[in-house]
Parts: sequence; structure tokens; C-alpha cells
Amino acid sequence: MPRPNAGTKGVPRADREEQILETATRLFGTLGFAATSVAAVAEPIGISKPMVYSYFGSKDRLYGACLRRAGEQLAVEMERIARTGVVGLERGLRTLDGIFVLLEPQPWMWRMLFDPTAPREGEAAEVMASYTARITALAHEGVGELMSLVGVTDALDVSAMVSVWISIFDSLVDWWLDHPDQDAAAMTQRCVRLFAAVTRADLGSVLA
Amino acid sequence: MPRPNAGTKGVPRADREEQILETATRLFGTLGFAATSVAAVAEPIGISKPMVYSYFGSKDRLYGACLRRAGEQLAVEMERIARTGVVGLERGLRTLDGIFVLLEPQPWMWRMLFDPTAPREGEAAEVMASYTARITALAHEGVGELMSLVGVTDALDVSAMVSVWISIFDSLVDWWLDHPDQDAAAMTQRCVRLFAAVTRADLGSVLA
DNA sequence: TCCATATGACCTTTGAGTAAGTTACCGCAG
DNA sequence: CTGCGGTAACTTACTCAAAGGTCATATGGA
Repeated sequence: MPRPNAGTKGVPRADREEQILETATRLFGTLGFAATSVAAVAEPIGISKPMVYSYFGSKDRLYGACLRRAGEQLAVEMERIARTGVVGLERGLRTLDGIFVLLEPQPWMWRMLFDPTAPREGEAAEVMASYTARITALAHEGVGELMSLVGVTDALDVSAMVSVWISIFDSLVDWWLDHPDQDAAAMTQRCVRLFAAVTRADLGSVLA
Repeated sequence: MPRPNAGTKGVPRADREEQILETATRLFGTLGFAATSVAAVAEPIGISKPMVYSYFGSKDRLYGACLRRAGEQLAVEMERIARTGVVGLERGLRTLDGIFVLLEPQPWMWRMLFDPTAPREGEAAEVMASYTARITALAHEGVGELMSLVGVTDALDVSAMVSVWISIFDSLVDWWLDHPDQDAAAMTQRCVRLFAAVTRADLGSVLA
């Protein structure tokens, strides 16, 4: 029987692969893993579902590939900033700035790494765990330094602060997605103002 | 044909309803809406799926009922604290403390209100929107006060800070779920230490 | 005996994954 | 330059499993 849209469209393998990866990252990052179907990835590219399967084998492996791309970029950038030797809140701000610049063309990239709907086992889960571990280790290092500068050494306190710190990243990226008119530089400036505000705040009598 | 487990078990309607609500809240809160099946709610109670449907009609309505219960408790408590007139970071800490005490028996309750896998339309979505709006309004009020105390009035700055503040709540509850040995009082004390640490931190030269 | 409480077995939809076949580009013989 | 096979790029049309939701029927307690 006739198959009107069949046959190659002349797009070489590498190009399609990149196209799929880009679209999938956008959808996974904005809708989450669970809410993203493979067909929904294929549609905006104008290809069919089996194409995606022929390139990546399974939804899990597709997610793994997106994760690797995103995680590698983020981890490398954060490690680069860590090596510059800056410490304390300043290191935090510099990291934030680096991430914002990196995320400017595709802010949803970040969301993928901390997607709560991602599968908890399988290849993708392992890739995700390895990158979040790498990023958490960097955060731990930075937060640990900051905390010891102000005299906090309790391991659980530091551990809680690391969670808080990462979630601050998360919420700022979320906020950014809701305010797409802002650019990376504006985001960083805003963070500087917010940090300054918090350090200026008074705890009142709660410490008593 | 014979139906071995059929027939009433002598549990009155109100009791079952409460049982289902409790189990569903636990599962929705820990696994998220998408990953929780109606059958999984029925199983630990020892009843069958159609029972849940006969009580709540649909998964969406079940989620709505859980949301209403949780949201009402949280909103009422936060409003009560707001009315005591405490301001600044102290108000933040008092709110945190109130929430921790409320959440002590069921920390997963909080997660439901900010579940990203929850449906975006339907009855449950409306209930969720109304409670998150109520809670966000309170957060906005508190954060706005705090910010104006330190001289920040920009609406976008305040809006971003509200996102950050709520996500701090979120991450602390998450951390608590990972450290079930901690009680509410210990959590509050930890928060006091963390807040104190942050206000003591130095911004360095970034402000330049 | 009556009916609220209960269930097994079903229907339906959705989405992951697959099989088998179709078409167009591309290198090469004449 | 033209025609022709090989293969890479593509699609339609399916299977299968999981989960939401329904229905007819069974049973224990008042």
C-alpha cells in the first residue's frame, strides 16, 4: 500500500540526533519525564515515533542521553568556578552567575537533573544520580566552606544547608522560566540584591 | 460464583473515608500524584479499588479531598501566626516552627500542595490553586515586610524572594523526610542556626 | 429479610515499544 | 549523462501492559 510521507528527507543521522536531543530536553525539562511522551518529542520535529526509537532505543535511554548532555555542561562549569578559588557567599553568587549564563539559551536544562518524576531505576536513573552527586558534592564543598567561615561545623546543619542551597537554585530557575524577559545578567544582579537583603536582615529575639 | 472476601466488614462509612484519605495523602505526598495509582491506595487498607471509587468517584476528586484537608490545616495555621503580628525573619522562623509542629505526624502532607505531577486542570487543580494562592499570599506578605525593612521594594525582587522562600520550606521538609529521626523542635532549632549563619555571612566584594 | 458494604471481572484509554514495508538519495557501470 | 541497485531514512499499523473507571453480583449485620 502507498505510504505518502515515507522515505528519507535527506537529514543526516547526526543532525537528526541533535534535533531529537534538543527537543526532548526542552520537553523533559518543562513537562517532566512522566508527562512527556515519545510521540510528543517526535511531533514538533515532524518525524514519527519509531524514528526516535531507531535513534535512542527507549524512552529511558533518550532521557539518559539528554541528562548526560545537560549534566556534563553544568558539572564542568561548576567545577571550573570552584577551581577559581573564590569562597563564601561570593562563590555562591559566581556559581549562580555561571549557571545563569549557561542556562540562558535553554533554562529548562536544569530542571531535568532534579526532575522528581524521573524513573528511580534503570540507566537514566544512574546517569542522573551520578551527575546530581557530582553537583551536590560541589555544593557541599562550597556550603561547607561558607558555614565554617561563620563557625558552623555540625554535619547535619551543613547537610540541611546544602539541600536548601540547591533548592534556592531550583526556585530561581523556576522563577526565571516564569519571567522569560529577564536575561542572565539581570538574574545575577537580582540575586546579589536578594543576598544583600538577607545578610542585612535582623533575627530579632529568636536566638534567645 | 462465590466471592470469598465480599460482604461488609463492619467498618462504618466515616471511618473508611478517613482511612482512605489518610493513606492517599501519604502516598500522594511521598510518590507524587502521577506515580500513585488508585489500586495502590486501596491495597494497604485491605480493600479493593472499586471501594475507593464508591467513596470518592475519581482519582482527581480523591486528590482534591486530600488537598482540601491538608491545605486547610496549613493555611489556618499560617494565618494564625500571621495574626500574632511578629515581623521580619522572626515571623519566618515562627511560621516554620508552626508548620513543623503541624507536619510532625505526617510530613508528606506539605509535598502534596506543591506536587509538580498534579493535574493542571480539573477540580483538584482548582483546589490546589486556591490553597497555594492563599499560602503564597501569606508568604508574599511576610517576605514583603522583611524586604521593606531592609529597603528592598522592587516588585520583581520581592516576587523572586517569595519563590525562594517557599522553596526553602520545601527543601527543609524534604530534608526532614530523609532524616525521620529529627523532631519538629530540632528542625526549628536547626533553622535558627542556619538563619543566623546566613545573616553572619559576608558578601565580600561582589556588591561592587 | 434488607441494604450498605464489599468484590471479581470487565471495558477503555494511553503510551511504550515493534514489525514490516516504502521511498529517496548516492555511488557507480555503461 | 543516464539508469540502476544498495542502503539509510522514513512511515503506517500493529502489540502489549498499566492504570482509570464501571457493572453485576455476593454477603454479613441490623
